[in-house]
Amino acid sequence: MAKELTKRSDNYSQWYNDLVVKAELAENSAVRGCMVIRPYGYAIWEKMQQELDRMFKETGHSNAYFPLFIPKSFLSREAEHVEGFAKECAVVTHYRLKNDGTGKGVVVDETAKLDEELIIRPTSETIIWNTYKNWIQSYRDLPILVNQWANVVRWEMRTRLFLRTTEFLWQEGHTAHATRDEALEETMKMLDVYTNFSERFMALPVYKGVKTENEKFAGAVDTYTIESLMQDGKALQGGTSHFLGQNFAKAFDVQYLSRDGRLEYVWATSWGVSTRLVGSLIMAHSDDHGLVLPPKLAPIQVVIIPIHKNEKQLTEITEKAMKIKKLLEAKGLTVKYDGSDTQKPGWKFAEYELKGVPVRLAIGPRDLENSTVETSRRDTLKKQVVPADGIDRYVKDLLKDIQQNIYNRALDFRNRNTFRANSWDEFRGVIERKGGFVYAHWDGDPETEARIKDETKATIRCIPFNMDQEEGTCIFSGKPSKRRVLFAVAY
RNA sequence: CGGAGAGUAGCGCAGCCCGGUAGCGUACCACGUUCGGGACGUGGGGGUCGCGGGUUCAAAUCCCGCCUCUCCGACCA
Repeated sequence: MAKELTKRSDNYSQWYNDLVVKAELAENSAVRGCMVIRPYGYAIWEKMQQELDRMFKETGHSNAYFPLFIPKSFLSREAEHVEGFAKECAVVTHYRLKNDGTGKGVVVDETAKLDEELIIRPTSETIIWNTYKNWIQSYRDLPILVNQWANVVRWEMRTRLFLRTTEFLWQEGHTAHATRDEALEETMKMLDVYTNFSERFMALPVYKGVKTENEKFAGAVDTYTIESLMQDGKALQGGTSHFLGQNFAKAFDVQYLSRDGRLEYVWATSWGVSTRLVGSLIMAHSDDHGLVLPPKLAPIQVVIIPIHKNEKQLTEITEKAMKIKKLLEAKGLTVKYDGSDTQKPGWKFAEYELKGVPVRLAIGPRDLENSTVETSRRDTLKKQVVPADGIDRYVKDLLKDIQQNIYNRALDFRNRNTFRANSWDEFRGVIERKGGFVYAHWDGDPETEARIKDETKATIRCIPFNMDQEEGTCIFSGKPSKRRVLFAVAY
């Protein structure tokens, strides 16, 4: 019993913290609020990056890189933008240290003060639009479809591994277009990319919609979002896509000469997902035994464990296992053979379950005799002994089934925890007792939204797409409402 | 950033109130027996007691300051 996990039912957030550390995904560092992402956790992020990057390229985007530092004055060019981010910016004021005089340490050299302070990017709109100004003269220069993989810093008061850290990794797409429609189309296209990624790769169903004025990105005209549900009934924003209108073009004076010779401001979008996705992946699927990873994002998809009594058996089993490993790899699978003699099979079983490896194969003397393999699937923990012949096909199908099964499980959970409330009492009751998503009428007033948040902690996650128009009355104010919006307590 | 708790071997903890040569479990190393769900025996190594200062003959223990983590608030992806 080397690694005891807190049970989800005992303390969900302790379970999450334990799991992140014990599965060796990440740990806290010496710097407050900043995490060390360990190789196994980073491997998951790399898998996410790989798929997303492919999807971005397929939709015509290219990667580029902009500076970590942003001149302080840039931030204040767009009024809402500075308002939203000013409170959480790290600022570089000096560029040199000197000996502190005692010989034991260093202090800031006050003579090396920057003329203009630099902020560490909380997001890159400003530095990018300052650059785009130089890239864009005519409609022939448009569109610009750029993405960057980067780290950003937001000085958060309270942090949690992956979910909210002071520094985090993300991608930010920044596009420039000649027309409003084209920019809007881009905004929606990227929201669809995120939706596909979440549902097909993370096995995590989402609700899509537009953010309210209170919740939208600082500087955007509209923010679109995908929202998913964690096992504790709290919602999590998995990705956002912003229609920026001409806000940044105007702030940085980016105009282009149109086909008919007129100067027009450029239309913009930006969109991003972060390492927070790793946190949502953990919270959505995992159980009291450890991680449950969707096969498509698992760094190791299949682990093979030998069971032997002596050297001779191990040699025979290893030979057999390596053949199977090669077969599986030929099918494009990532396979690890753990023939190390330092741990017992039972220990290995528990360890790879903790790490969420989707499929485990065990091969022992009995299997050699009968030409079989014992298979175990992580999502249900069900074991089955199958013929070694055709194991590659079997495992391939099994992985597919696991991917589908954990999606179905998450979808079922999400659906069972999505409610409709028609009165304030009903709304409060659901939010406080059950959690989950609640569809309810809202009068459209930001003040009402704030009051609801004060009293229940629930926020409007989004105004969902494809909701039928439905006359009703606001659950809080009783004023008329034309449609329901989606509420939840969120991460 | 406010309130509460915590920091002692890789990990989990005791010792602190009442100052006197740092301990337990686990992990680690060696050997042997084991190996189909976190093995057992014997022997062994490992510590600036979060950091800095103070009190004292003597500080893990008492006092002051700081740092980090967890939980609750305010803020946020």
